[in-house]
Order: sequence, then structure tokens, then C-alpha cells
Amino acid sequence: MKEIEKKLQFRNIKPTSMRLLVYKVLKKKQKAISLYEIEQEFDNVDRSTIFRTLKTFQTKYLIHSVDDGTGAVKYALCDDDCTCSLNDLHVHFLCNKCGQTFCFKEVPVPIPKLPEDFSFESANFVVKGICSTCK
Amino acid sequence: MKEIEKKLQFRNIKPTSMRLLVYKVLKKKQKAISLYEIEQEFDNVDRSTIFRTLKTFQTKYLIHSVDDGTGAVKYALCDDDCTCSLNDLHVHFLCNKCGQTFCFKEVPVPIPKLPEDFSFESANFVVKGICSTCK
DNA sequence: TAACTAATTGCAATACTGTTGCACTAGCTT
DNA sequence: AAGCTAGTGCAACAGTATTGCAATTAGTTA
Ligand SMILES: [Mn+2]
Ligand SMILES: [Mn+2]
Ligand SMILES: [Zn+2]
Ligand SMILES: [Zn+2]
Repeated sequence: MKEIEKKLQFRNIKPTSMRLLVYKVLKKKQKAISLYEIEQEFDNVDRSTIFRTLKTFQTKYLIHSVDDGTGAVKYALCDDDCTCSLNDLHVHFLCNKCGQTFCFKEVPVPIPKLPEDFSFESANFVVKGICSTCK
Repeated sequence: MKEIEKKLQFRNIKPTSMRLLVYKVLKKKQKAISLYEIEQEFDNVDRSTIFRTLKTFQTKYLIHSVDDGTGAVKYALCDDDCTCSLNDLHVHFLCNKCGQTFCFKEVPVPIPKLPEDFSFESANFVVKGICSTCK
């Protein structure tokens, strides 16, 4: 338990009870999940509180977000040493069957050759298909 | 002018005046643009009509869509021989400065090696940076 | 041509996600 | 204890996408 508090403190986030709860949900899921999904995990927690918690987490590089095209942004825990820079970019996978979104942290985003004078700053690469469970 | 009508008919789309107008806007822009941007090009055209026009176009592979993370889906013309299959997938580029979204039709989406038992069906690859104009 | 039919369009209402203002509270500091 | 600050809850709002339904148009048949 202290474990989680340390993780937050390491990222300069005051470990309030709400934040610990949200963190635990993200930890438990081990996937990228939406604000709505997090909300469903609780009985009486306000959406905007979760929303602001996620913003805080993201600013401090505790989590990153993915837009998988389903309409809702999804969030997942970063690795301990993540700074959400180019090196930390990885491929995400949306299962067309179950709708779950996976972090493929071991699959880096390939950097394609761009036309002259277009610079690369970041990227969102979402692969869609069928996941191993739904196969 | 007949030119455009033929393009629509070739895709089995009845070339109504609304549809010709929407097509012409997409043609003129030569970029991926949102429903809202298309709406702005006209004085008195209903949003839902444009919306349904785009759905029709997309179903018939006349256009494809990109979710670039800006909140609004963007649409761009397909090539004549496009069937929106794996071969037709290409990289899109969102300029962080001007917000415009470009189709890089000559840059195919790289297919990364996925973990065991995850299948590839399609992908959305959006690169973000500064475009050649904003540079 | 008149009547009939199906597709298209316009208008209004709604859903869904994300975002903000503001008041209240809990916890820390002096 | 009083004051200060970050965090929280509630409600309202914004932006985009989507739908129901009635009105219109285009095409077809008698
Ligand atoms: Mn991830
Ligand atoms: Mn494109
Ligand atoms: Zn699945
Ligand atoms: Zn630009």
C-alpha cells in the first residue's frame, strides 16, 4: 500500500485517497481504459474529480493517454522511468471484438520518413485487429 | 464538372447537388478536413446532411477518415483505385501549429510485429509535428 | 401527364464525452 | 484557533456526433 503512495510521491503527486483509488484501478486493469470505465469502478465518485486526477497524473508522467478512435480517450500507467518522450512512444492495440485497448510497451512506434520540411514531434499509432483472448 | 459526376457514379453514388458540393470542397482542400470545416464552406447547408453525405462517401470508399486526436474526425478523398484496404493505409500528419491534417499517401503505414495471437486488421497512424508551411 | 415510390434533405432534438465555475471541505501552517 | 491551499463535489456548459421525423425531390410507372 505504501508502495503506491511512494509511486505518487516520486512523481510529485500528493497521495490523496481519491488518487490512490484511481491509481489502483489503472493498476488492476493493466490496459488503457476510459474515464467512463474508471467511473464505473466506483459507487459515488464524481466524474470531474476523476477527470482532474487523470490530468494531474498525465502532467506528471504517471500515466499516458491514447486516442483509439472509439470516441473516448483512454489512459494507462506509464513505466517507472517514463517521461513520455519520443523513446517512450509505443504501439497501442484496439481489439475490434471486445473493444479493449492494450499497451504494447515493447513495440516502439516506427518513425516513418516524412516529406521534406515536416518535423516529427510525437505520434499516435493504434493498430486494430483481434486480440489474443478474442481470437 | 461531368468529371465529378462520373467519379461519384463510378462509386455507385447518385450525384446529387449536395454531394457534388461536398465533393468539391474536399477536392479543393486537398487535406483531411472536419465536418465543421466543410459546413463553414457553405451558407445554408444542414450539418446532418453533410454528415450523412460523408457517411455515404465513406461506405463507398470515395473518402476515408482520420482521427487525429483533435476531437473531430477528419475526411479526405481517396485515390481512384482505393478500396480502403490494408494496401491503402497511409500515414497522416497533424501540424501542431496550424492544426491542419495532411494525407501522406506515399508513406504507407508500417506494420509492426505484434505479440503472439494478435491479428492486424487496420491501423490509425497519426504523426504530429510542424508542417512545411509553419516551419 | 398524373400518381406513386424511394431516396435525399432539413430541422430539431438528443446522446456522449470532455471541460469549467464555484462553493465547500479537509489538511497543513502560522 | 485562524488562515491558507489543494482537492473535491455538484451543476452547468461546450463540442461533436447521431437520430427521428416530416418535407422535398427525383425517378418510375400507369
Ligand atoms: Mn500505452
Ligand atoms: Mn489520408
Ligand atoms: Zn479482444
Ligand atoms: Zn502547419
